[in-house]
Amino acid sequence: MGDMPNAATGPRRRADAERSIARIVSAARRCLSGDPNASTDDIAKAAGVGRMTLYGHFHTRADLVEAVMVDALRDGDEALSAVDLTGNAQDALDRLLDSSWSVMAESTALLTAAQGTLPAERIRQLHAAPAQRVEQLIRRGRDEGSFRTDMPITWLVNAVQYLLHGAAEETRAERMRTEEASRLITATVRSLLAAPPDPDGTVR
Amino acid sequence: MGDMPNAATGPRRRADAERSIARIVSAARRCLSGDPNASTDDIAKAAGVGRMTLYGHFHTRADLVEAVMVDALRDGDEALSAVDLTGNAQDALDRLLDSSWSVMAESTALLTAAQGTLPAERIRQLHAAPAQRVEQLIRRGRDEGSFRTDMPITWLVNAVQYLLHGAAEETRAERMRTEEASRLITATVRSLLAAPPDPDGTVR
DNA sequence: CATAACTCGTACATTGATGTACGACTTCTA
DNA sequence: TAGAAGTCGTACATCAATGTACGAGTTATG
Repeated sequence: MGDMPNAATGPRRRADAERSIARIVSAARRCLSGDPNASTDDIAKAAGVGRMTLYGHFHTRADLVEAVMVDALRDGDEALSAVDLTGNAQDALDRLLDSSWSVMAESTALLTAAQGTLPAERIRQLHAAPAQRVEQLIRRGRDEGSFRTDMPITWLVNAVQYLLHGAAEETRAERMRTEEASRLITATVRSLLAAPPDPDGTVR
Repeated sequence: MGDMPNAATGPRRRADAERSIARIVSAARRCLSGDPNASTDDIAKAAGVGRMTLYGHFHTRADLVEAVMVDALRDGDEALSAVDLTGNAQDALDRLLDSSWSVMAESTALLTAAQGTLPAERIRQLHAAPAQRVEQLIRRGRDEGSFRTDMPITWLVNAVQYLLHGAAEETRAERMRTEEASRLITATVRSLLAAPPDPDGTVR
């Protein structure tokens, strides 16, 4: 499963094809971000390419969705890797959220598309890298004593993710402006992760 | 749209039919909670009823989904209405979450089913009642001074909802046990809504 | 008990998307 | 510039689900 579009595969592809693939993936990303159920036909059209060309590169729709997810998450992880995570963990987190926010916001629909076609486990794998970054930061914040320690990290990471997702959804539905969402998300996550101010005995 | 299965409609239906409808809705609820894409055929079978009978009562699949949502949300709201919301808002909230948690947990898939078939606006309407309850409680907590006031209530309500959704998802995927989820959810929401302990000037 | 309401099987029309087959035409690339 | 690689249209084969049509058999209910 998944033949040609692997970066690791020998580059026995014509420059031509390379370009087509890029256009297709990018178009797919656009389409699926708008409508999780966009058909291969829609996507091909949006890419300015025949449907057959598309199937020449991606044997199945799932293959395509997977490629798109990989692409989007690579972008995301790239954006995250550019964030300065040194210094005060609280502030670092703010910066991190600011960056992930935009990527996240435009990929909500994409995610649900993936959930419809890819096995849940695969999706998890793909998210591993970015999740890792968040997790590490939280861990550091804990060591610094500025983040709470009374809940498993896994849950905290997930909670942050779900909140981001929610904010993205609200934005998409135009019940919130993007700037407002950004503000609320950081404030919310901040108080979610903050060490409880109440050190009365519950040190466990 | 939506003919027969209205409680308000004159009861010109045979007891027989009434029973069938009940069985169908209940079966649909079970099926859709397991698989958001369950077909009308699956549902009819699960209800121990012919597919045609089903279509006799619900002209379209959407009609059925809608009925199921109404049913589930009525149940939910009923459960909530039984919760004692007097006294300390923090504690009341804990109780409220405890109750909504179980309903929520079993209806996650159902929600995504609805999102696939019903217009977003309709879903919102249906959720209005339970959302109202949460909102009122939050409002009271604010007046008491125990809940934060630096974010719009709408956002807080939504945030809580998304967190619940997330916890439900984690449970479904068996990455968390139900009891643990329950504990984490209350703790998380508690610190999300709590008034910031840091009243240094930012009174606005 | 008579009739209207309900059940439900089989069969079919429809729709919408996926994926395949074939073949002619174009464009890289060696 | 020859031939391999890629493009892409038309057409077709599936497939799965939705919803309709017809009609014979059941069962509530007045």
